Amino acid sequence: MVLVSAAAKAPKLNAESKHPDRYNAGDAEARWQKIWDERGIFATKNADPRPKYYVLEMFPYPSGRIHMGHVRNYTMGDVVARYKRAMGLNVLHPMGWDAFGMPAENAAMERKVHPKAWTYDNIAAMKKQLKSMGLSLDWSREIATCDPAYYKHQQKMFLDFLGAKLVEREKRKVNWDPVDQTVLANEQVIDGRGWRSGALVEQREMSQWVFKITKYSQDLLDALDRLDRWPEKVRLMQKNWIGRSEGLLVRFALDPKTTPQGESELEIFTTRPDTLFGAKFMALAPDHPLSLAAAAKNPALARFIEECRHRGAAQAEIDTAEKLGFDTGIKAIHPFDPNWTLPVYVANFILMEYGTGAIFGCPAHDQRDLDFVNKYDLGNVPVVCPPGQDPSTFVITDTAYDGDGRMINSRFLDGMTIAEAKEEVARRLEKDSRGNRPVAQRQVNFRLRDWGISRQRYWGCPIPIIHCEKCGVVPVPEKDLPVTLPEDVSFDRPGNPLDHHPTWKHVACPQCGGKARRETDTMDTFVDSSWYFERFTDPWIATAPTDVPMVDAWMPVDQYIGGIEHAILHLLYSRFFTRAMKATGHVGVDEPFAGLFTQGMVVHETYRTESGEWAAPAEVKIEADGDARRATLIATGEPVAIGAIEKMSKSKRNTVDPDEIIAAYGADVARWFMLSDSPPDRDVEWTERGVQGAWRFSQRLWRLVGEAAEIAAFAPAARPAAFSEPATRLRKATHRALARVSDDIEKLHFNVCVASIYEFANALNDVIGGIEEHGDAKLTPDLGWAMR
RNA sequence: GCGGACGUGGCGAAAUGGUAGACGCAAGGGACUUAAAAUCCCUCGGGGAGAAAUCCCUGUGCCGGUUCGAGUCCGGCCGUCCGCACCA
Repeated sequence: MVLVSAAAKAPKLNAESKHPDRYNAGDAEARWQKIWDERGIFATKNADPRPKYYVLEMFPYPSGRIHMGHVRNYTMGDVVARYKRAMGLNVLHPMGWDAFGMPAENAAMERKVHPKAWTYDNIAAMKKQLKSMGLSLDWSREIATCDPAYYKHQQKMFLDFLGAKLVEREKRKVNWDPVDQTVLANEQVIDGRGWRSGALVEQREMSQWVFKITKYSQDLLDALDRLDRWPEKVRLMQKNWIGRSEGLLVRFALDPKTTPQGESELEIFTTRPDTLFGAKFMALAPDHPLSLAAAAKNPALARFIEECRHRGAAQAEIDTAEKLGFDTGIKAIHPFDPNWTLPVYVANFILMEYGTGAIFGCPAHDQRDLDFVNKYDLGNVPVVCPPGQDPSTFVITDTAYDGDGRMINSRFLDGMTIAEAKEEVARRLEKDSRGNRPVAQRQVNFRLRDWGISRQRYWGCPIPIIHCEKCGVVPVPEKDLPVTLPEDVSFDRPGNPLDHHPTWKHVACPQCGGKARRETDTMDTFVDSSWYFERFTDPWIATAPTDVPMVDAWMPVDQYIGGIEHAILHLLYSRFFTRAMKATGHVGVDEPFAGLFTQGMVVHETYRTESGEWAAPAEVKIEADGDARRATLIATGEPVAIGAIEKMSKSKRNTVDPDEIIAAYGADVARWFMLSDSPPDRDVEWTERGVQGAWRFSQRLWRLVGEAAEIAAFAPAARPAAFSEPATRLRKATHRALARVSDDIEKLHFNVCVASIYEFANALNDVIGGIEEHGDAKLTPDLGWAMR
């Protein structure tokens, strides 16, 4: 297939065009970029009396090439940065590299290049591309997370967090790939198999380092209300992710005749204590201690639990999984009636990680519980009667009722509202006690789990810990930081190269001097990106990136811009990390990002040949065919089907290379088009027609400004007493454009800014056109003055 | 299942509760040109009246409501998209 570059399809311009009436973006942009570079005019000083403004776009992973999403993201940030600078603020607009991660290791395995060499080559290539975009970035503060000068601080913070009990070691169930010998994230498990190796994934208990993000659950939730310059959508997503719910912990006594040795009660968590008189069964998570105790004497139950464990994490399986239970034979005693017993099941849909890993089931008012009792024929009793319904005829069959109403069939609760009943149950059970402890206590539960950061990978920040046979877990002394990655590693066998390294992990224990072993796990790369915005503020970063503490003067980031895909993990981790940094004296603020903006994706049509292969936009020629459009392959003339407009992706080959666009049209045109048309938080469709329209406008504007300058040359030095009619019109248009553009940049409505500038150009064109029509008669000094 | 957002011309879209469709793309017509490209000018939601300037009716997914006035606010449907999801 012949690749036809965008340059070949574009109108003849730039280097090819020496036409005096044309703006040559290639020459002009290169000239200005060189001057900006030489004079270092975007380098920001910390010592500056002007008010600060910190604008930041999410830093890129150095994949090697920038894509249109980067162009859109960094153009938005750049417009804000230039605007705020023009408004007289001291603007910090830095750039760095999220440089650790798996792709570097994959490249090492596939192409025998060292991850470090691969990463730094990519950084060099992408930096060149970003520079060609004409971004007003302070490159003197550039950082790469794989630089020991960067991760040294991260290791220090890890140790400080450890001291503050914000890092702990915990046994956790993880997805283990037995072929690649590594832990996999849930997203890397596809249909129960490792995404690379295809091996059946096992659930393994492993010791992991975890960040105690749950210590801040309530605070992370409460503070969301104060982030008034964040999109509502992101705040909601985080709120749901943290998942707070209020309820009651209730201890059910177990009938000793039916219960294994050593177990006398079962604690459950419920948000519906009001429905306690509708209880029909109890259910345990398969890995609940009571399940395991019961299974010890019951091989069939043990088999059932084993089957539950093999159920994968894959979404499709969870969606379709049948609710299955196994009756343990154990009976639980109702907290309000010693003669009322409930069967205790082990059920595949109960999660050990949430609440206590055990529930009571009230089928009439919970759909899942209802499905369960209908399967096992346990029946149901409605206890909440909807308003206007006769309680004596209210029956539940297939659909649980979870609405409002009054209590029925519930003894002393009858007639109460749900809220009253919840309160009454809590009050009574709190007063009841068994074995010196109340039968129930109120509890707030969160869905949020602690953040496991251990990864069995080479290309990440080493965890600064030494394991000693005698002393146990020993932190690396501060004077020995950074713990740097060894460079002589090999990727020719599965597993973590740090683990296979002949010498690196063997060290003397810092405490006893005896034989010890380094932690060979590295940190999740989300750790690297959870504080990089703080690192940019270091006053000495350009000259001496060493031990100087960072300053708060720049924080928080005033405007952060990036993709919605980071709405939860990156942004939540960063919010946690900043709190942990504050707790350990690294920074003085809680919230890292005062303003957040999430931009939409860049999308493009897809093209498919008759044989079903994807074709790239650069390979396809589009022609008008009446109202329709017809596409053919440039190389062969073969017809191509125009398909859905989708996110630019390598797999569908519907990408457009920023380099080619910039070479063909210039960076300003690419940037202009990226901000035109669609609101910035929505998806924008990249089209050939659209970018050509932007290019035409750049030419038109250049011509208009040139003509206006000629007219302006007629202006006398002193301002005339009154402006003539066209001059007044022009003056109005100018001020209107200034006001609207300023206003809309503040609101980040870049598409409306673009429209305002089109309007201004139209007004300028009208005035100039009017002059040309009437010859020089109207070319008054007034107008010349206005043009100036 | 839970939560949320959105629905305006052929298309992308504008519009502090106050002249709906700014601006751009596409389309059509015209000027320039031997011709084309480029450029410039005009038209462009639907329907109707007029020779024309212009005017009238209608129109923001559907049904109601609040208001002097609703694309915008409220309630209910329909549709599309997104996030979370066995969370007790």
